[in-house]
Amino acid sequence: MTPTTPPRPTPAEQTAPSGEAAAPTACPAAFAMELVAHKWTIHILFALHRADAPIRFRKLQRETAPITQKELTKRLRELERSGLVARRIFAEVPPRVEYRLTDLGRTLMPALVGLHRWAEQHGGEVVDHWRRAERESG
Amino acid sequence: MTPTTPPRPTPAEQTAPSGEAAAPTACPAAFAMELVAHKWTIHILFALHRADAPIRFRKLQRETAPITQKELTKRLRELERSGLVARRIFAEVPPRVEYRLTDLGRTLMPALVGLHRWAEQHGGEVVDHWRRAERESG
DNA sequence: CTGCATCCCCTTGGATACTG
DNA sequence: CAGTATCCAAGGGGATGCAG
Repeated sequence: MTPTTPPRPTPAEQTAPSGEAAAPTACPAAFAMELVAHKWTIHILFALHRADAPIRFRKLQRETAPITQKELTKRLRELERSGLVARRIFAEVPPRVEYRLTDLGRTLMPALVGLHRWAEQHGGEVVDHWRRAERESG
Repeated sequence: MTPTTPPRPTPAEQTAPSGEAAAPTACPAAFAMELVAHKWTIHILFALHRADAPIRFRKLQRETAPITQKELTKRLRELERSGLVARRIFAEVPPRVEYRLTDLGRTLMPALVGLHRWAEQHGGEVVDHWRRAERESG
């Protein structure tokens, strides 16, 4: 028997679902930050930035490896919906779909490049600290 | 036929677990990026930046709401281990633990501020695009 | 042949209760 | 007050099937 009466504490009451944000209820800036502060989003945007030209899905996936197609699709939809990325479909055989940064998307790049620079400059220190802590604490 | 033979494709073989990166195998820069490109990490670092002084756990949680204690603890340990955040424990009652940015952590802030500025300047556009797509596609 | 949706499963993150 | 342990829903990875 299942007299369980599932506790069901507070099922679903999030303010900003990171995966599929329904509607930015609060601050737009926070919404934009959440969009960008995602593991794969930055990789994708950088790949598009480096390409500096329309790039096909498959190629994009290789550039952002080891991302999965599922995740890449998801994030591209999200970015497209946010106006940072544009998708162009060619009605031809074999099918071709190209992605590119929009003007709005390009405005993001300086900040992302800054982040990337920091990572390149201080990544070594971070890893060093990490390894040291690993040695000390076990 | 016994369809048993569970497909069992490739159970667990990840290269870079984002949650608890064991050891930065590849590029340190990539490791640092993954560390920063996390939903809560940026919020936490900004809170520490704004405080500009040692801040207690509870206070930090309020500043980074609606983060959970579990997540805050996890990310703080990660940041501490990476050398971006320092933790100081006071052996007193009631217990007190203070967190602060390290010098290394401060080097990150300019880049993060840049990101934040972008979010404040263009967050409106992002939300606008989002809403428009929502209206057009259903 | 390319891109996307679906399935299953494991990991991550949120919420609560409890201990030092 | 700080932190851990536990339960549970959701997110993300892998493989496959399908549509254009």
